[in-house]
Amino acid sequence: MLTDRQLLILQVIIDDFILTAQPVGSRSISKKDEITHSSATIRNEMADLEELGFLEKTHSSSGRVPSEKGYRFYVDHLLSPLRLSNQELTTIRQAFKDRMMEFERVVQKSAGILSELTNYTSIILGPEIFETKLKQLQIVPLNDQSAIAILVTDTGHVEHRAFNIPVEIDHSQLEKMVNILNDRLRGVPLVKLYEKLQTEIYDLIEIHTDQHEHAYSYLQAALLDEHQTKLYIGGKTNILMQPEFKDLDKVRSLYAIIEKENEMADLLRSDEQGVHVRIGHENPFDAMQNCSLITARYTLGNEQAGTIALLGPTRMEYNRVISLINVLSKQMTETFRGWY
Amino acid sequence: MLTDRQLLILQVIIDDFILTAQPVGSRSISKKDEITHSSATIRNEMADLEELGFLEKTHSSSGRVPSEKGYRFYVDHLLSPLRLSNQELTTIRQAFKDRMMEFERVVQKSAGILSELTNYTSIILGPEIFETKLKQLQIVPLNDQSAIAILVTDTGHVEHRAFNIPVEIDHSQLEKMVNILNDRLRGVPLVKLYEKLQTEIYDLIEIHTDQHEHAYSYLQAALLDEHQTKLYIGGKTNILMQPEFKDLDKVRSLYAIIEKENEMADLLRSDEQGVHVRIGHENPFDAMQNCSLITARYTLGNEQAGTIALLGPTRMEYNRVISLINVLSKQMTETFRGWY
DNA sequence: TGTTAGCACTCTAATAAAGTGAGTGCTAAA
DNA sequence: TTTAGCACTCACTTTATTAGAGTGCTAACA
Repeated sequence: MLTDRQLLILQVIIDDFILTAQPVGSRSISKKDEITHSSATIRNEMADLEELGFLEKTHSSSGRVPSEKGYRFYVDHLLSPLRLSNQELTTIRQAFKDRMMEFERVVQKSAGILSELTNYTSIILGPEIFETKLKQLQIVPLNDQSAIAILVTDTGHVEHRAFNIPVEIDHSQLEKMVNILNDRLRGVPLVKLYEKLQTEIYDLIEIHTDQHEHAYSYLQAALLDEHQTKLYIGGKTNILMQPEFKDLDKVRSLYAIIEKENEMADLLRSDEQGVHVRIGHENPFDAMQNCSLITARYTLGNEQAGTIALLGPTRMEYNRVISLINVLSKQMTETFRGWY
Repeated sequence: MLTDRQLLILQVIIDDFILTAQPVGSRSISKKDEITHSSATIRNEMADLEELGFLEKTHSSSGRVPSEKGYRFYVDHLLSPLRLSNQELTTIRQAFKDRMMEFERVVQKSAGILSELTNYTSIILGPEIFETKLKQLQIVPLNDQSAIAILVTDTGHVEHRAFNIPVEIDHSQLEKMVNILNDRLRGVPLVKLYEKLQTEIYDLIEIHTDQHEHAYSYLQAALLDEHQTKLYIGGKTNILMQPEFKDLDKVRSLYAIIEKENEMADLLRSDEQGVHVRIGHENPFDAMQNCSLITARYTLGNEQAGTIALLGPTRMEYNRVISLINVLSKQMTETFRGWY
């Protein structure tokens, strides 16, 4: 167990390093107001903290740098909840004030705010689209050959896809089919759409239109979009401003990861309620081992949920960032609650 | 006027520099197969070419580097049309083979291909949306308080916006209004929508619904999206791979420009038909003075057009890039022609 | 027994000095 | 007109030197 003095020193060292990105020496610590002891005493304590694995040296005569274990301890035990500044709060309030009604906008804006306020990169995972249910299907003919299928879900999400109209099918038949589909598919989760189409709808179409084979295959093509859960990214270039990423290779490999939407989505999906912090090697990807990832879930009033995350160097302003992400995820949840 | 030998030497020097990014010395040129003269002769010619402003030195005893004037001359007079490799052609063909029907997809994919094949950053300006005409307006009620307005244009572009339904208006009234709007607004260019709403529609609504004031203001909010012309960017991080951008400050300032959508859009909008090359200071922005921008217009069958562009260092593979962008813009035009 | 002053020691980072090599310009001869 | 030859330039690399920040250890002190 650490003594109070050790706790204090560890905290001051990590705070300092987070601010300056420079290894922290005993003398600079001893000069701080909250520290009353001499540099020699600090040196002794630092040696102990290093032995315990909370601090590291970059070389034998350098100052100390927090280890991952140090950060972990800092996050778990040394973080005093921070009141956000007025400026930060108003930025958030302001953004949510003008009643945005689209989910996408809210999320995009949130990602923007988050990266702007923190100078890190924000990543927001949209809610699992495939769980949303079909509200309405519309087909808008553009001309004789093509039409647009528009799909509205109960969350107000809109997907659309253009497709060719087979020449054998005229407008009245198309309309008939759309009516059938709306009758039968309303309320069906998107993920079940295909299945339902296979089992129930085929027969119905067969009865009502003569060109059923043809119509069916075109319908399939029109409806079977990927329904992929979307990733919203803000401040991707903020990574470049962090001194730990002055090496371009690191930047590149980190970008490579971020761009792998599926893997990022899986990573973000995994967490439970509340704010979570993944430090360095706690992240699964090699390129993220100098990074920390802060995540929080938000919900959409119904059972659906998404994740809001912030990616930065392990030397991260945990205090502020955690408060921010906490406030923002709650604000998002709050905003969405009214909708559904 | 330049002699044939000077032309040859200039070409060889620029070709070499584009390949290696290193200042080119007289000896390395004299060793090339196509050059039969000694390094001393080359040196004399190089001195002349420098005096004429086509070449520069980085310092008094360095090899030569093309000046902007040199690149300009190279692009205007020394470029032999290049046959694209089979690999490049198949990449493009492949991408356009699976019949994508949405404009957005085609453009997004094109941006991807272009940046992938060139390792530069591709920027595609969508067609001027506000010139497209309204095809159909739909309103899908989500629940008692909210609905989604969906707007389909004649080009198959879909925009949607959620809005609150005023409590005073019930579904049948809403439906009536939508019918009126569709009758009156079909075929109206998006840019005129607002105007038309002001002048013609207001009276109509007044006649048909009792809650016209209320309904009207909500309609306005629902319909008046920004209709902004979109910018599609591919391979933004490719900039990092160019040796001329190992200085992060340059990268940052370039990113800053690219992210200013409006200014980029204006820049891309300006060009006429055909492939255009802007070298270094021919670009308006400070951050782009080490860059060249290659642009070409594509059209949508009707009168509408957009721009496809490629941004890289002035030391650019002009030959290949120009061919590529040429082929791709034609392919896009070709693809769209069938649609409208 | 905990704290601290003092000192030798270590290692980085900055600066200076010396050497290397690619490249140039000029001259004179072919 | 071309080219061989040579002196010269300048960036880049290597090596040395120094300054400074920091450590660990010891011995004295409260």
